[in-house]
Amino acid sequence: MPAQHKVEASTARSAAPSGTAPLTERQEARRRRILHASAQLASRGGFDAVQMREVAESSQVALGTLYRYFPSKVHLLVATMQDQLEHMHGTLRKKPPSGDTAAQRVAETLMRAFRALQREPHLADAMVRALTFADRSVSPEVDQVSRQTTAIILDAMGLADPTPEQLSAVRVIEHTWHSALITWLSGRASIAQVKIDIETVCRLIDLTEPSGG
Amino acid sequence: MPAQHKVEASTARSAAPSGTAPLTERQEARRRRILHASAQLASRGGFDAVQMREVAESSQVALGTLYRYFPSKVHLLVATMQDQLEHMHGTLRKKPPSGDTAAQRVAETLMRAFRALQREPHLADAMVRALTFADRSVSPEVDQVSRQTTAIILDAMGLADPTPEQLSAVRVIEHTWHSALITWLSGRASIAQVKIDIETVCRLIDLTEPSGG
DNA sequence: CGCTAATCTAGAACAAGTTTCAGACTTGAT
DNA sequence: ATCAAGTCTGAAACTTGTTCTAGATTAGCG
Repeated sequence: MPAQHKVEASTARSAAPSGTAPLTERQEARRRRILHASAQLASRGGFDAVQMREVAESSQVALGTLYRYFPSKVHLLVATMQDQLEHMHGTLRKKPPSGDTAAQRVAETLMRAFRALQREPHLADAMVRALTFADRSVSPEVDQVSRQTTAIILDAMGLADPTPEQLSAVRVIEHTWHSALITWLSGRASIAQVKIDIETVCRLIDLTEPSGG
Repeated sequence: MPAQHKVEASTARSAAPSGTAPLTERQEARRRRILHASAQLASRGGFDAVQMREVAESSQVALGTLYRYFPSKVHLLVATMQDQLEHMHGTLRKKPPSGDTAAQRVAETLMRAFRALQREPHLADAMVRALTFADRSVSPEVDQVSRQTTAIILDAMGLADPTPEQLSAVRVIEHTWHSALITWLSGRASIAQVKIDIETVCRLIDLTEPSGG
């Protein structure tokens, strides 16, 4: 993997919805085309099928421009994940989980998300592999994904003001979620096993919040 | 990432200690030189510093030969991890953990392993990134690493005949371990946080084995 | 409108993982 | 010792991520 991005602090006004300069309409459109092409290519063939030249061509943008918007393939795929996660959070919100305990609701939500990913396993593969392969230069973006995931889980718990203990449990759940996903994607675990492991880890929630609150 | 290994079933008699044809002495020596060079290069610069041409040169082997022994960079690094894990299991065995409960012993063991990895963070980076980036073609090797890790954890629990519930807890602990490691390696979590998360997830053990057995 | 800085494009060039090939070397069996 | 099959070597070629450059376009501004 030839990789030595020098992310210049000044020149690179990337394209994140926060912090960096606002985009013109055409730029916003380009960004959207790129993300769309990325997701589309990922949906066939997964990580390997997302080839930068193809993404550029599909989205009608020069290669150099693609790299101006997303400084590496990993950045691109992590951004794709942010995009999809946002979408998913919206979807999940519409049908809140029905379980009685927080643990049940979280497990239910995660399995629902899991089944959504199952529908596009190649896309899931590309995004998750990029996420765990990301090095320090992608930390802010990966962090953003992590925050989004945390939000989804806290939502499911129905919790606005978690204790540090609960936050640790949530982090552990996220760890398990990612890692179990990878294990499933590379064919080393069945869906049944993933389900069991998710349910197992969710029991941690009950340990920190025995009666609600 | 240029990657499309066609692992031919017949020609590739790789170099795993199991299954595949036994190696001659010189072959064993080559294999060892390669793994050594790999670990050495990884110890400086991490994943990116392990360049196949350099590994080949360092280990006095032609590039084609390197690829005959390890069909991809990821295979090589996962094998390197197997190697290091074996070593570590030996080391850990010599000083069994001292905690009273199984959970404490597992947490103690994992943190000990963690501190060992801290001493060579680049090496850890290379190995763990390879592990989570591995696709289906590396499944057998990754599975082997997973079994080895499981063995270490069960050892720490002092358990010979785990129940399915306990196995699930162990898997969740492994998930957490890998993912927390990555998070730390990419600078998104402190060691203190890792410690807390490890301790948190280890509480699952007590849930499955309340009094010891 | 006309200027200037920033952005975009096309395309070449470079880096590192992977594959291929012809020829030299080993090994194992006879 | 000799032959066939399998291995190893060195070097070139190929692929795909990434960088670079020169010129065209666009955006904001007077």
